[in-house]
Amino acid sequence: MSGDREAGEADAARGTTSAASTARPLRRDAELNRRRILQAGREVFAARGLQATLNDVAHHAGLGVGTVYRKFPDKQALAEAVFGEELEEIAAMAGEARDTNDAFGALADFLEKALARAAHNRGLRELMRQGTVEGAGLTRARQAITAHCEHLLARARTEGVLRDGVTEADLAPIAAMMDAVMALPAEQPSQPWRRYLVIVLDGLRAQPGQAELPGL
Amino acid sequence: MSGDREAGEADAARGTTSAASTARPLRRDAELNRRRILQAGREVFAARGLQATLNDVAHHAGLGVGTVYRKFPDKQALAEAVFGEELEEIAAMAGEARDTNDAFGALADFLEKALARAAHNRGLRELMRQGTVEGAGLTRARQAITAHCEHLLARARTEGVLRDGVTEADLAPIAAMMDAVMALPAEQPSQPWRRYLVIVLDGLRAQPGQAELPGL
DNA sequence: CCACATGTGGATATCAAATATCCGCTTACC
DNA sequence: GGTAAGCGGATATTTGATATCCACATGTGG
Repeated sequence: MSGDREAGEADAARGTTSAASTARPLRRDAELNRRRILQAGREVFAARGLQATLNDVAHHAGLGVGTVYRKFPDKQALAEAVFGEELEEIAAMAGEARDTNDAFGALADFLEKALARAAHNRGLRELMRQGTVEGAGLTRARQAITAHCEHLLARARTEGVLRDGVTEADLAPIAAMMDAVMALPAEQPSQPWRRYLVIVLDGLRAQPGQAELPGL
Repeated sequence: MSGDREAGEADAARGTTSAASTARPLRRDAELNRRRILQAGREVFAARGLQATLNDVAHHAGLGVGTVYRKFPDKQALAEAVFGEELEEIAAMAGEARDTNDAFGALADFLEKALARAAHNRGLRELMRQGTVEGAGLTRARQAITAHCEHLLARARTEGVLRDGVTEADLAPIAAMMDAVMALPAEQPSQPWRRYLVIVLDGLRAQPGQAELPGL
């Protein structure tokens, strides 16, 4: 938590680049409220998904709607700020996995960790599903994740553990599949997606006499 | 508002096979229109999903909205009639598979055929996803499908090809996963779900030294 | 301590989209 | 030909989210 990072965040949220730094500092209480809103956004979007209203967020933060609309012109902007951070963290996980020994295992671990996070975050899942929310930060983080995964897959292929024809392009569909399981009406507080992740990962392993994969 | 309606007249769920006893026969043109509406419903729901309006259906059938609302009190009722038939047909497929020799193969074939149908029918997919539309016909067909699949799985288990711990309860999640892939923004007119069905089915096969499945 | 720029609350106007009704007119049927 | 049955589709109704506005409160610098 450096002062640098906070300043950067504030700029990004206001949609200004650092070059156009004519921005006056916020009044102290206003800055506090800004942070409250971001936190409330994180919690509300995670719990109720992207269709939560800014009114919901405001109420959750203990503030009026007007205040929220003053800091973030619309839901897009808030979502962008909130999920930008969220995706950066996932990109960091992928980065860590990148240079672990057992590439397939590392990939499996990364997927498990990232999906566990998604499991608790309905908004994040919706974000992945339909690319409605765009923004420079999000795109950058997504690209980083993709790059790290490509690297992992290449290494797994070298190690001979990866089924023929599996590529980075398979990861989004796999995430989508796990998401679908998470969205299923849960009867108990269990985590059935872990079961299906195991099944799918086993299907991605190279096996003797295994059928050719149909094209993407 | 209390019941001044003719009882037989209001028998909206006419798709039900048995009960049409007291109903006066429809005028010839009216009966024709009824059929037109069902057909239009099938096509429109398949193409645009359940959120298509009855206005859409009416227009597609070349009829006025009023006519549609006369035959089916609301969208629920029409959807129930349309998808009742649809599900019966899938149940029939499952029934056929039931007594084929190679049980695992038969199950795989059934899934492939049923999913291929779902792939062309957005409404049907939405119906499976969120159990919003209920009705006697639907429930009955669903139960038939479940029963047939249980039978198939039991036999596959006997034959020793089925991974330990796989049950009928896994099929709905698998369908949900394939649905998720189908819902992905398609870049080409390809059928990527087939690829992932292969992967998942391979993960459901018994293999030496394979990990225990996490519970449902 | 004051003046005033900055920030706040939340009632409410606006917008959008689907649903379902109503009733004057048309058509089948006997 | 008379009458009940059926039809069309403009439109009232409902629902819910979004975003604004401005009287009032509060921090800040002098």
